[in-house]
Amino acid sequence: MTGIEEVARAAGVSTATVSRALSGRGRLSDATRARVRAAAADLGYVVSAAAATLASGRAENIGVVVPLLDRWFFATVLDGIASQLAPRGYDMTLYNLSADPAQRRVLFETGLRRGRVDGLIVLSVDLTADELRHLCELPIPVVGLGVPHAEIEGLRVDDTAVGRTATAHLLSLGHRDIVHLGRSVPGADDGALDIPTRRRRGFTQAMADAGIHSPRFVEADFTADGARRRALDLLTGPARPTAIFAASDEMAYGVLAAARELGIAVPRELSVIGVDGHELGGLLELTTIEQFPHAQGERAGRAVLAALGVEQVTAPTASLPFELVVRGSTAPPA
Amino acid sequence: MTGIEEVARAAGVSTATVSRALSGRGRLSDATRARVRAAAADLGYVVSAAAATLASGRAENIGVVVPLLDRWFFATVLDGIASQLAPRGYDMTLYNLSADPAQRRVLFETGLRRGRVDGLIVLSVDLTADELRHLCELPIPVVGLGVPHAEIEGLRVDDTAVGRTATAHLLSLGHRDIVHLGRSVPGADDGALDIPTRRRRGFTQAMADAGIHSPRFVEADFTADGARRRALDLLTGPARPTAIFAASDEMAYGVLAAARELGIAVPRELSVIGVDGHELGGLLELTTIEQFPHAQGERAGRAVLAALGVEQVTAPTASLPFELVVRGSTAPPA
DNA sequence: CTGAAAGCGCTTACAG
DNA sequence: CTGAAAGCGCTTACAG
Repeated sequence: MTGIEEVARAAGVSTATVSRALSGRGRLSDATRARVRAAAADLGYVVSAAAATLASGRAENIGVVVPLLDRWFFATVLDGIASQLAPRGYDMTLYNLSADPAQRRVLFETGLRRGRVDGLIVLSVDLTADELRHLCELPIPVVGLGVPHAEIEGLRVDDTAVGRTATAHLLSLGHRDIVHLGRSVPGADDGALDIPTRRRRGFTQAMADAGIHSPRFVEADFTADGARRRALDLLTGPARPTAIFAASDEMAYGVLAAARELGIAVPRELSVIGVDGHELGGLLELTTIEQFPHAQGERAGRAVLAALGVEQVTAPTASLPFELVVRGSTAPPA
Repeated sequence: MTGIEEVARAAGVSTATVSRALSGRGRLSDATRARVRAAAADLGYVVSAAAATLASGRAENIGVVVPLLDRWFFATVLDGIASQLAPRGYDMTLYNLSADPAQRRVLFETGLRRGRVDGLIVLSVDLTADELRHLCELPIPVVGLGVPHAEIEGLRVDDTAVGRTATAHLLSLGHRDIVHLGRSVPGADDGALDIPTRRRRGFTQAMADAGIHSPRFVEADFTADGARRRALDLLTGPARPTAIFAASDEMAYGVLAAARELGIAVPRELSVIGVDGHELGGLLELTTIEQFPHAQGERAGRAVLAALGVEQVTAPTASLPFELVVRGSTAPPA
């Protein structure tokens, strides 16, 4: 490993000048800068991240806390984030939230506090009060994306509106007998409602607006297969609904699979709508609420960079956009 | 930020002892260790990553180079890697390979050489000769996963065998008119054949064994929609095949979609097989070659840790396992 | 525009 | 088992 001294010697300047030439900080004559850079390139010199971080206080690294790594949605958001960081020379280190409470504790109490990152993006994680406190005490900017807690500055889709929009679409087609497949935390107060709960609330609101009170809700996990099993029950049980609003596209796929297994024609005998804009939605003809996860990631990435002063501060963070995409899985009831 | 000095003062020891107590390195009396740890916990002290890295030469961080972040396969591998690193206290920083050659250069010439990571995992990337050289010159262990180049120590599935197995399955059902949908680099010499090319080679071999020479191959990108468009052409063109072997499950989904659009019944009129073991395969009834990407990630993670001496060296790296999973998308030809 | 020097906050031989 | 001190390799006021 060649060090900064060797470069300084080769270029005939001090190490201070090498540092300035390579980082671009501080005034320097063009000639000197060029000479130093040539020497560095020549020697194959690269600044040590650890030394530069220690000396400058800047790690040029952003942490991202994700609840799940292998979900299409999160992977896509990550891609969006990475697309903004890399061109500015920022690395991205991932903190995958484990289910193990002990490992989570270590992460929040130690891992995130080592000064490895200059900023943090937290993706739609359900946080305990303790975890939330640790996040707020971090001496770095923290940007939430889909994080329900008001304490964290964040980007958010209006998920109540998403729920309303999906439901209104089914209602406008003439459906009345609609079941919502999702998850919900009934106890939570308004401020901290998580995403699935907000979607459900939108569903309930839209149904109420149509004069339908206490509409049917079925609890399911957010996997395709979990939803498939619920749908199998639902579609073979009494009072088969004419439409199902699934809280995610992957759940909607499970519903489609169940319908196919049972020989129920979609959309003639059953309408299905999901949420997300999953990449396979077009192929499977699924009507959905697209929410542009890649763009969400880009915005979150730019938001931390802005908080660090690396990037121009963008327009105030209104609600993130979403859009009803009507495809072949919804139609008027038979 | 409380520093190591404060902890030393609080515990009535030197900073050297604090360092030893907190890192677990070097001999120390249990009493002292306990006292120091209590003081540290009390003060909320956490070791600075940059300082520790600079002083020790250990970053406790593993880099992962991925060609694509938003593909299910890679996201799942990443999850597997993370599952091995986190419990050992290692962080994971992601290097998403951009399509932009300039950005790639910066990554290989500078980014990876900053000493930010102690080891590197490289995922099935097609590397230029230059990039390969940079990787080999890195002063840290590099583990490949699906990397075709022999220069990089690596874990690999025998993709020629995968191609043969998929093809043999179709042949054994009685199909003769089989098309392989994939990608291939005809010029490459044997040593550096990439994964898609190996799969194709397996296909060609199996077909030849069945007496079918120069079997039909159609080039497609590795997306569902790209495959769908190819399949649409193929299934409406002359000499419609009775079976299609797609080089990935996502491509196979595209074929299934095309068949559905054209009213071609699967598997009665068309058999379809993919590769990967995609999470939605069960739902869509896709026959496939499962290759356990999560387990692949786990093994790669353990392999770097072993190279760093953090983990016991595991059994010699034989070929990674794969397995034919027969579901509803393949059957004898009509 | 450039340099000498202090300092970032740890770890680790070395000595006892 | 524990401490004093050097050193890891940079960056940045400060001075000129």
